[in-house]
Amino acid sequence: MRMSKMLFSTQREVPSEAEAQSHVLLIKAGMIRRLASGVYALMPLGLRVYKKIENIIREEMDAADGQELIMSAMLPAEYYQESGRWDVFGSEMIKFKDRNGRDFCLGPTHEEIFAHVLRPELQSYKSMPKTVYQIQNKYRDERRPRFGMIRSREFVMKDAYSFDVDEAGLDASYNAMHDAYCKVFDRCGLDYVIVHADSGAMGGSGSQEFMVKSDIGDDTVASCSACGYAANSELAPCPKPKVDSADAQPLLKVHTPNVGTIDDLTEFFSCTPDKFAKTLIYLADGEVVAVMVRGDRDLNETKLQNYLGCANLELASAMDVKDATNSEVGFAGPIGIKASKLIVDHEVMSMSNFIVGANETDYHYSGVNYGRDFKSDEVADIRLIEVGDPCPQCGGELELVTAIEVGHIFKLGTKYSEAMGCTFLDANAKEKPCIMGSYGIGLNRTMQAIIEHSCDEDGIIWPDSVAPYNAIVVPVSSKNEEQMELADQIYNKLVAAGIETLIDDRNERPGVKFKDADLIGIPHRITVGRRASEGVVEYKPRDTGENTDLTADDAIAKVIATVLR
RNA sequence: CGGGGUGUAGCGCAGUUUGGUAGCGCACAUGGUUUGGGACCAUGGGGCCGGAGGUUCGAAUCCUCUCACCCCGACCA
Repeated sequence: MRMSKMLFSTQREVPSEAEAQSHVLLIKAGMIRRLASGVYALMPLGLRVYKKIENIIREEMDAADGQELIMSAMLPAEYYQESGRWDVFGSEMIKFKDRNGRDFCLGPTHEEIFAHVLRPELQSYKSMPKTVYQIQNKYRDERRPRFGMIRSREFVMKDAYSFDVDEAGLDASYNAMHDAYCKVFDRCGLDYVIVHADSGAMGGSGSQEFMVKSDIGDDTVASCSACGYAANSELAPCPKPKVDSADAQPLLKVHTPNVGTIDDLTEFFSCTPDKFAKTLIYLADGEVVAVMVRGDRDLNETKLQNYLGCANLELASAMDVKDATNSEVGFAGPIGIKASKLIVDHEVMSMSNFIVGANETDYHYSGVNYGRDFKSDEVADIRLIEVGDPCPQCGGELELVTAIEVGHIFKLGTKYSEAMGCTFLDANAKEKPCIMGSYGIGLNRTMQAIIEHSCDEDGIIWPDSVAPYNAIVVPVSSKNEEQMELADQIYNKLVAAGIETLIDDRNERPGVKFKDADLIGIPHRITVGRRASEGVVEYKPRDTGENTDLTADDAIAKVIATVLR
């Protein structure tokens, strides 16, 4: 491509809309444009990168016997109503009516639709296993879109679905996808970790996420360098602590006027927050439940939700808290609480002589002991893992880092096939639901995640596998005929060899050309300058930046050898 | 959804306190001088100052209401 003819423009100033480095670079390089919050246009250069990623995914999915098809993004409500997710997604789903008043949505994920469409295709066990996939736009009206394409409201997802006759089949399909994902992300040049994940609202029995460590990630990964354990922090189990065997003190009701928060309490009792147990009031599918964790811990809502098996979990309103505790907010405790359930984190059982709210405004109990002063049948691991907690696998030291989820694979089981009536007849002519798996990769997010780990102060450093063009030929002066002629020759030879190549034939100063080439991240640069008359050019790879003088033919050979490696 | 902030040319910003002809830099156009890491000079085009109401002789500026966007948190297959 001749750059004089290309639609592209780079920006010198940092756009105010962007905060994250990868987002800033995408905008400065002119690869994306924002149309609305969380809605982006891909400009020609950006689209080329996106297409590279798409093709890598397509190749690996096909290699794993996946078959591509495409569903509509506009979908009638009934399928999601059948599975119940029309309501579960709530306002995150973009809903609208057609001219006849029939409900539609823009698909946020397609388990229901695939189960529905595949139903007539999978009537016999002989027709399985099958894995199908699509690469298609998804729509989620996120409350807070963030960091450009890391969390956007419209994005492209490769979503695959497997259908098997039994668990062993599912395991095989799942493992095939797992391996294919590794190949995809390896080829994209991503440094990723695979972690145990929550299967959450998707239902199902097992799940792993492909994570790219980054400050702008929304997830936290707990990992252990000693044994290689890695899990999403929302899933990582917390250790069952040893029982504190201090002598039991008497239960004491203490007047604590206006002392409602943990900070207030530590000051009032002049002790550390681990001497308290806090009681939180939640609404689980509308039912009031009380939850206890140690004062310095955070509740893990994912664990709690999984424990309760509820669809909706939210902190109760101040009014509900007052109802449950007969007091102002800040004095909730286990003794005499009005809740349908009291769920106690297993760490609380091991504490002794601790402090809790008294369910009476301006009063707390001290000297509280589990078993003597209150009891619950529901003791579980429901707190968030923290730095300092031991590795659940080997007891070693855990590290917590934020990460971007670029891929997620699920063993779904029969949740959606049952809901959608996606059944088959087995060898005994018995009707059974298909066993499903679902597998997603966020393409735009992957594209941006690559930049997070591959850029410098000058711009993006694309790996060859996804670069919009692999090589750029830069004649230092476009008015110098000798330079232009040699540059043209090199360009033509590279193109003939199948290398996607740019030639910067713009009438710009060399500084501008170099800056642009670096910013848009072309992996290989050949500069035609001073020594053009001798047939000597410079070869400079974007990643190391090492400049080498070579003859034109050697430079061409070098680029071809590296790119087609 | 809570907290904080911002809307003025394609991009980045000043001007708003104290109402009085809408500015600067980048980008863009033309001419000239330049040409190995974002050149310089000159000239020029481009604005419903986010929108709607109001106050006023007069509003980017003051008041009311809205909308949009960003950041932190909460939430999220």
